[in-house]
Amino acid sequence: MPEDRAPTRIQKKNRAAILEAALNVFSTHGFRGATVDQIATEAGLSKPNLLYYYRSKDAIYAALLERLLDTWLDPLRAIDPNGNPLQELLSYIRRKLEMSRDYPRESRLFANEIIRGAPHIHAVLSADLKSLVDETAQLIRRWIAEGHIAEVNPYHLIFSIWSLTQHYADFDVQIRAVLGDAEPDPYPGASAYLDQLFTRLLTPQG
Amino acid sequence: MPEDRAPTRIQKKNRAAILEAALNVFSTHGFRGATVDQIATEAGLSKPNLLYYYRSKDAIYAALLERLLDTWLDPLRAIDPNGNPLQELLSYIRRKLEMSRDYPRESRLFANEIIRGAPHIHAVLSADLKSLVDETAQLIRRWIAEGHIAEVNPYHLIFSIWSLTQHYADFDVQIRAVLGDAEPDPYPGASAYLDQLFTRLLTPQG
DNA sequence: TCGTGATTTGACCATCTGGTCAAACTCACG
DNA sequence: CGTGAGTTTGACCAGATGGTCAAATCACGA
Repeated sequence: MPEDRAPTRIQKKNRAAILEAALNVFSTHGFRGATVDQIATEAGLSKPNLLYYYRSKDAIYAALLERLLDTWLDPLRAIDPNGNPLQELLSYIRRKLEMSRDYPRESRLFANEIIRGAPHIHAVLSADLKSLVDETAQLIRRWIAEGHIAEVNPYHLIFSIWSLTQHYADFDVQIRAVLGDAEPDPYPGASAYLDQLFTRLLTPQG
Repeated sequence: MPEDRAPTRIQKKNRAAILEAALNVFSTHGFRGATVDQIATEAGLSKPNLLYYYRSKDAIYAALLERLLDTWLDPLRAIDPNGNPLQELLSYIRRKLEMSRDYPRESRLFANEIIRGAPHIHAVLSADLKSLVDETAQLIRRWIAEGHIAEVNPYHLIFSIWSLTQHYADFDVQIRAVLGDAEPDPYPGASAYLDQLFTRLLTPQG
């Protein structure tokens, strides 16, 4: 398949179908647990046909990760340095929680990759992600210095936001098992709780 | 191998070596990504020899999970209903964070299992874990009613403790990548941050 | 309608993997 | 030191899996 020409209609359709199927399969079985056959079947293609569009299983996985990384970090970039600090952070938290609710497969895919030591995206974490977080940490430091929010470690603040929001996607099964049938949707409670938690943490002390 | 007799010296030694090796391999590669050969080699045995002690790959995994579940939940059981509420909860958080630091492989093993939908321990979650959490939630409700701690959703409080502490084990690579070489040990900062976070959240409002 | 490049597929291959088995070896104990 | 239970292993198997390839089929612009 020519890589240099503009993609044909069929190429667009099939590549999209493959990535969608791959997201399903990789996020539930992990890289190793996923099979090319399974992805091909789910995408409505034969295995050799799938391998016509992506050279190898690795290539599918890499393409998928790359395409999702930006989307995943968009909410962090959307924080407005000139907005109301507490509101900006609370909005960020809400957006991240909504992403856990609406895109749990993406969350689990990343969780999987990172638990395994981030073999495919370690470089991106140490470079792009680090500098993005460094910038945000600087912004938070400024907000603290200006007295808009309470004094907290900005890095651990960011880690805690990631942790608490993604937990609802990654550990969904456990959460539902513990809450039982009486509370089938954990997200309203989660949203209220996280609002309360971060408001109390970040509101400057009297 | 006779299962009914008391285990011999060799059986004890080899079973222990197998579970230790299995913890290593399963926690870094997941169930599917781990191979029996790899576990056997790491345990210093041949593959058929390993399968003499555990019938199958599944059996190793099941034995490992079972042996670890209790240990993993011990800190929750250790909360003293008659202690100082805030201190009991902060101690629980510290213990959980220490477990992430000292037993990251166990944490990742569970994370892996649950991300995949907890196929092997779903029943335990819905039964034993649920009732243990229900009890603790009752205790927290009592503490709130008595005015010892602020009003929070007890279930989401517990989820947040699990999330925040286990995050440091499961996402270790990401955390170290973001913090960079300047701060090689995330745990002191994490400990201080979590203390601050939960103290502010749980201290009753004036 | 034709020709060419894009797409699809059946057949195939090498390797890996979980698991089996009979035979060989080792250990503890009488 | 002999014996039987406990332990170890090399050889092997069947199925799964990632990937290849030549040939067949399809789509579309001239």
